[in-house]
Amino acid sequence: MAKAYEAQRVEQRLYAWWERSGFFTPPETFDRPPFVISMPPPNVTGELHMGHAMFVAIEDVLTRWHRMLGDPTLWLPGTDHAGIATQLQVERLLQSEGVTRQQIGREAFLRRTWEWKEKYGGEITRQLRRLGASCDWTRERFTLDPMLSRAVRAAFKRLYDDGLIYRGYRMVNWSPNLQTAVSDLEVEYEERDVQMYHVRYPLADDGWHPGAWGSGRWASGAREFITVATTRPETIMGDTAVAVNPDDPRYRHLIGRTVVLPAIGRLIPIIADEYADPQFGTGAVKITPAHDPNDYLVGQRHNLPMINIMNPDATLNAEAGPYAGLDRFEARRRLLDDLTREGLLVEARPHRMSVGVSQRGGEVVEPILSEQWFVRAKPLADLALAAVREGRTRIVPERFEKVFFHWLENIQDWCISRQLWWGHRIPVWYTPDGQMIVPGPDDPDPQGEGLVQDPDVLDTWFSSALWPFSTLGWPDDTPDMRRFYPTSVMETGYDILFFWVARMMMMGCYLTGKTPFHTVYLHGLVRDKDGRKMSKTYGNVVNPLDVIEQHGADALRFMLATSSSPGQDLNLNPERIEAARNFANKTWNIARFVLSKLDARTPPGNPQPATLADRWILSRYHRLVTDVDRLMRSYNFGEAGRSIQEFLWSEFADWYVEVAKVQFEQDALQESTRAVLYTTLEGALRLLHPFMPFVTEETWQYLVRNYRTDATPASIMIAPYPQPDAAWIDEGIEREWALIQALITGIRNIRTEHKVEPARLIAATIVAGAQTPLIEAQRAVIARLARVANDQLTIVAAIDQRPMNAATLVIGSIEAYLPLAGMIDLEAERARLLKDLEAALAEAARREARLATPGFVEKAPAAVVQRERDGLAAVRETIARLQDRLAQQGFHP
RNA sequence: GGGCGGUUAGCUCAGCUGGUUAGAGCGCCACGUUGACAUCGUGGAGGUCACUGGUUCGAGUCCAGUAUCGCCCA
Repeated sequence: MAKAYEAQRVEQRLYAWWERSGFFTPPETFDRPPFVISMPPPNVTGELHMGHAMFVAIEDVLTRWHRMLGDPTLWLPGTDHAGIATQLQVERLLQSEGVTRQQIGREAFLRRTWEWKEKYGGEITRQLRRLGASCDWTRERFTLDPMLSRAVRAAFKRLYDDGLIYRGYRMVNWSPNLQTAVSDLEVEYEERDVQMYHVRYPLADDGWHPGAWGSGRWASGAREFITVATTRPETIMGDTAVAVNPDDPRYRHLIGRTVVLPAIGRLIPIIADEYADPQFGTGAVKITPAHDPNDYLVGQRHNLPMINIMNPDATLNAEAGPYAGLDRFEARRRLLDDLTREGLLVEARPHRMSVGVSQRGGEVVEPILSEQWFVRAKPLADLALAAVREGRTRIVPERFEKVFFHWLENIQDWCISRQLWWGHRIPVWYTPDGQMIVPGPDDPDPQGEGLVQDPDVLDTWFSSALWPFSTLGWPDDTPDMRRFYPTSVMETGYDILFFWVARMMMMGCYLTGKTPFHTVYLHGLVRDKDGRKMSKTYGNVVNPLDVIEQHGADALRFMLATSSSPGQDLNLNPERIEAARNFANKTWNIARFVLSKLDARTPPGNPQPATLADRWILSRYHRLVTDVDRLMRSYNFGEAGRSIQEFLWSEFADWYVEVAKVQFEQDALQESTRAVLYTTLEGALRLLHPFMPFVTEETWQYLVRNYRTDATPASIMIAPYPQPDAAWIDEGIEREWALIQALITGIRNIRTEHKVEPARLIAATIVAGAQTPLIEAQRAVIARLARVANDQLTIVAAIDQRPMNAATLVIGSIEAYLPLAGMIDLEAERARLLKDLEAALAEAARREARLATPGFVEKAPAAVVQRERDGLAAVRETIARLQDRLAQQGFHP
């Protein structure tokens, strides 16, 4: 074995072997409930980022843990076609060739996109393998696979027939860059400083007719005006009313009058509607029903015409009169110039407002009226709500349930059509007379004179919403559906709770009649060191593959799994990756030591503990198993991982391994020591395996190599996970060992304080009273670990005359004297004893105060009170002995 | 405007059902190449647990409020 763990030489070899051996695939038949996770499918042409590493770290912990628990375990992987993202990539490629998708046409474009997918589609799954993901690649799925496409058709058909999918001319968010509708969720809101313009609209009047627009005399002669406030003057061309509040005395007399729309000259009414807020702007608001969601509602209430003034690319259309053909922002500038010239622009004042921008492109989205397909969300949302309310699905951490409820309770219909080419084409055909034909999943595509299929595709999240069951063969009653559905845990980031989790719940509950998973576990987002979101624009992206190359996948995974708590964001700190790497190396070296002490004859059976240290480490190990079991079951993976690290490093390596070196010097202890080292390490490796699969597998293979029987599993990943066994936990033993540790640490401390060279052996006298047999039994251990010369270590129950010129250590009723011949600095020793005394006195005071607090003795649990009393007795003992010693040496506080 | 989360050592974070002296890693100080490991060891320094009030025998932990940073929703 190499002196240091070299992840690069281990990981890919082991992974290939695991995969080849079929360890990732669940058994064909089983008779206990399986454990199933649907992997959140990454974008098929995407590349690995920390979000992926995060979900792999946690899902693989769950998966490997359950597999080792003996559960039939399926972690089903796959990729998503990611409509917009993938289409954009291919469009960029075409752009470099100097053509557009429109030029090459739909068929050719799709062909190119499939080629792109074939070329780059394997990359992300190769990268997931580098992380060690133990998912079942034999069941890998892609959202555009025939099987999943069939599920999409089946779902669409079912929802359409049930009246839950409809086509409508409604207000949607339009992305001018992408030239497609997007859902409400795909719009983000940004606070921006904009201008609020006050514009005068002249009232129609028999004695006045507008002049030529732009002449500067358009409004000359107009006698009355109403001033509206707007941040979007270019939409004036789509106005079909001006609204005022019915209770606003300033405008009450104008209700029912007519105004002449600037630029266009259209006559539009002044209407009364509560929507107009007297406090906001001028109190009069222009109504553009085709370009604002609120105005749309006003328009519906008042039966106003809805005039669309915009083309799909956000240039203005013929309805915009003089501004037709201009880009929306250019049109705004020109119009403002013209309004100024006509004397209609009263003022422009700065205004802060939130602007909707496209999640993908970042450009300002346009609310427009458009013919789109929608899912009627309310009935589906009610099912998902009920599932969580009734506890059929539990969300971890629980606080996200509130967020989930709030969103679903206020849900709006979901726009599912996208004006894209890459995706599931909407399975609807139109007849020449406008009838719609929606074929079932197994029906052939409708053929016939004049039949045309809807040109749009479905929102990618529509197919993702079916993922937990479409991947298992739904709508058919397949063996996988029967065995693995519903799934167990949906593990993903809280950022897609609405996008994905809620929609899977909605679709799953409706289409399969079952909640698709019993638990939703949401992890936090990985941010950079300073808590900023990782993004290419900031240049703060850390590539997981670079981390793996440098420190190994185990280090990355362990860091991700243990650096945070559920649902909490994680600021990625390179030092923590190194720390995890160091832990992998520590584990490796512990194994190296243990291996060097084993021989082929040592039976790995139940250890027969022969010493206090043996019993102690076994007790601690079983306590760890108990803790890890509890923590894992409550989804506290981070705490579980940290506990295992703490055990291996601070207890097993720092103490037991050092004691073992002493025990090996006694022939009688060799066999038991070997057995304890072996069983404890082997068990700890199994505990750690879900977190650090590679280093544990590699060391475990070395460890079991000489002891294999027919019953030995081929791999640690299919070995049983350690189970709690309270019989091994012994508090008395742990207390006794803690005393030995305190003694050793105390002596080491005195050595350092008195600047004794580490190599030098010293003498010591330990006065141990009733503890003499315990201490005597640990003579060799104390001598070695505290670096006391064995033949100069005196252990007695009592002593007539305490050594002078010796440093003193007091632990409860035990005293230790270190006659550091000639090295004792009396003043330093006095200071040290006084410091110890001070601390002991403070502790005694604290405990006395607590015991004296009214009600404490009566109300606190007996065990707590007893602990206080025992602690007080011990510290009083320490105080007495320290005072004795100080007096004896002529020191007086 | 509504909701949620964070605020604990110089830094990054744990602290599960309230119960000894609040922990880890990194960093810092001192010493150290003893046959597992310098990706290490030994010892040490370092915290009014944001603030105010409350509940309780007992609060970092529960409750209310305040401040501040961040996120989600409208």
